[in-house]
Amino acid sequence: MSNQEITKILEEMAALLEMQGVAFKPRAYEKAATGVEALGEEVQEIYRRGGGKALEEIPGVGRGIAAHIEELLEKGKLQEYERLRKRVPVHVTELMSVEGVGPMMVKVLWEKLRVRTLADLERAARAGKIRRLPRFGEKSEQKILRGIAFLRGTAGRRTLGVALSDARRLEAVIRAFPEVEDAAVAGSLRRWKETIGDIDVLAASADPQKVTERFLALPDVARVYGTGETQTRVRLKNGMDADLRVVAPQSWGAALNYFTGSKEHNVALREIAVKKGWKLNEYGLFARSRTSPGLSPRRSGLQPREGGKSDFGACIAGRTEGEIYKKLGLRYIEPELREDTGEIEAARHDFAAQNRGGQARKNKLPALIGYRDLKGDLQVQTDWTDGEDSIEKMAQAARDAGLEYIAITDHTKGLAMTGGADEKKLMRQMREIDLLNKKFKSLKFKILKGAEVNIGKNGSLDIDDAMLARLDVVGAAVHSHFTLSRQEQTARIIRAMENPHVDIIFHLTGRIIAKRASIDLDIDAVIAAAKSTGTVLEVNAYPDRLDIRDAYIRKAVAADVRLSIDSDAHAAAHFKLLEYGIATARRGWAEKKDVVNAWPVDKMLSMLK
DNA sequence: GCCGTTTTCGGCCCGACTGTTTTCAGTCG
Repeated sequence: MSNQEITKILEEMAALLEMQGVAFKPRAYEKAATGVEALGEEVQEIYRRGGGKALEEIPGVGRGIAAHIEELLEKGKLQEYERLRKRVPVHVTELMSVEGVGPMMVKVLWEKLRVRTLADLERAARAGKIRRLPRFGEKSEQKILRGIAFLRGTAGRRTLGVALSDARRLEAVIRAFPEVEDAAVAGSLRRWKETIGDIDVLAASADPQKVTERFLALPDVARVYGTGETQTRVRLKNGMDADLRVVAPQSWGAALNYFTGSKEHNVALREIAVKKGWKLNEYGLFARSRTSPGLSPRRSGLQPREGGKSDFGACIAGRTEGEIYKKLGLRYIEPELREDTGEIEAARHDFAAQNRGGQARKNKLPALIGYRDLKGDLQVQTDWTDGEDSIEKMAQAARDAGLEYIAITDHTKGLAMTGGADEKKLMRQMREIDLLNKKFKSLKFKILKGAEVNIGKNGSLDIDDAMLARLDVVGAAVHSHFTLSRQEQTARIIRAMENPHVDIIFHLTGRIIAKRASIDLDIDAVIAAAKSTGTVLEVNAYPDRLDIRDAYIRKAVAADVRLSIDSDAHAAAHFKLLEYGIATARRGWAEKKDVVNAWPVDKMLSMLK
């Protein structure tokens, strides 16, 4: 059973328990689902290695849920889940994917109207049956119909690359509003997550109403889901949803932190605040007043619409994110790390150590590689194969992008469709590179000779060793046989790494986000082989690949395996894609020292085989 | 059901918005 399937069942468990009115358990199951989803490894594998005890190491999974997962893996089903489903035998996930429909609605719809599927829901809504239910009305019914239409249309998350340029444009437009002091893209985009659900933009302004009006008047806005004093949700004409929040400038840092997430990171921060007797929300960090300790504004009956500040004392921090982390006793945590996967513990240790004089420890926050740290690019295609531009033009573009060197890594003959090079063609290309290097010498830019050789079904390469030995940079990659067994794929990759000339494995898992699954690999075995053979693992920056992914990068970094961050450029304009690769490496806790092409060319070359 | 720099028991994040209601439940992020 795959992680995805387990995640779905845990999420359904949460919803089913919620319907029964069970307290706290739903949150526990949701947390466990998030924990499983974020894993860089198959649960099946963890279980095979360490049994039920190892499952408890998964974040959010304790004894109870570990036993459930074990049952799922052993028997393929879960008795407790089947039992709950008998009481409300509906397609929970499907129904809840409709905007505005949650567990309680699903329950009522089942009990009163016998709604089981999306089709049932649509029929009931069209027949006008939903508006007659208690606490439903005509608007709820219309909203459900709109939600279903949306789902049938362009449902699902977009890849990072598709969302980011639109988000940046929107940010610039909003920042230019006269009432706006500052604006920023927040949410999963600011964390550079590989897929994005919607665009979150935050604005600081003393006149939120005016800002909201201007936002709603933008030509990009196709539909308004809802709008209030501080928060507006719309559908854009490009098919994405956007969420604008407007806060006062003194709350900028708190709001930015809150709307950047992740949700799990935020919850953890708030729990730290609570333990210190404070409260953290999107307006700031506040001390609780003595008059109504522990009561939420709503329960205490004090004007709930005043931003929740009414029964709390002075604001301790909020203008910047930095001061909030500091007050909470944490070192500043970069957005890419905010997933509650150990960064908070590390930040606490760092902060404590700083106050003790800063001795070195394990478990500390990484000094992340910076967005300007790359000196070279080790995967570049040209018009010698399937690239658009000449070697010279690519070199010029790389230099313009601030790089000091590139490796030309055109495809080899195994990829006949790209006009892949054989040994002879590679020799010709090497001679041309020699000529061009004379030209570029005065510009302090170097073109390296390389290739993207093809890994065959059994791990063999399509270029002979004598030729590979003459190249500066040899990348090897899988381009076919994507459906071999885990054992075969793993053996194939390891055999390629054992070749003394293979420096880098390009886009290891071969995935195309939202299109093609990764090849089935024993990632730990591959990382161990990379370490023992001195092979570099690429972080392919192409936004549809981001391969290896963040969780694998983190494993590689922990195992002291070197990485390269490459654009896989097929045109001069593609060097700007490197930022996606850097961001993904940062999400994997990579430092400059882990990334070979962040080093000067001579040092980099001396590190390769 | 999970978890631990107050805890192995007793807590568990917080607010905005909507729709249907005269004070709040549900959903969302």
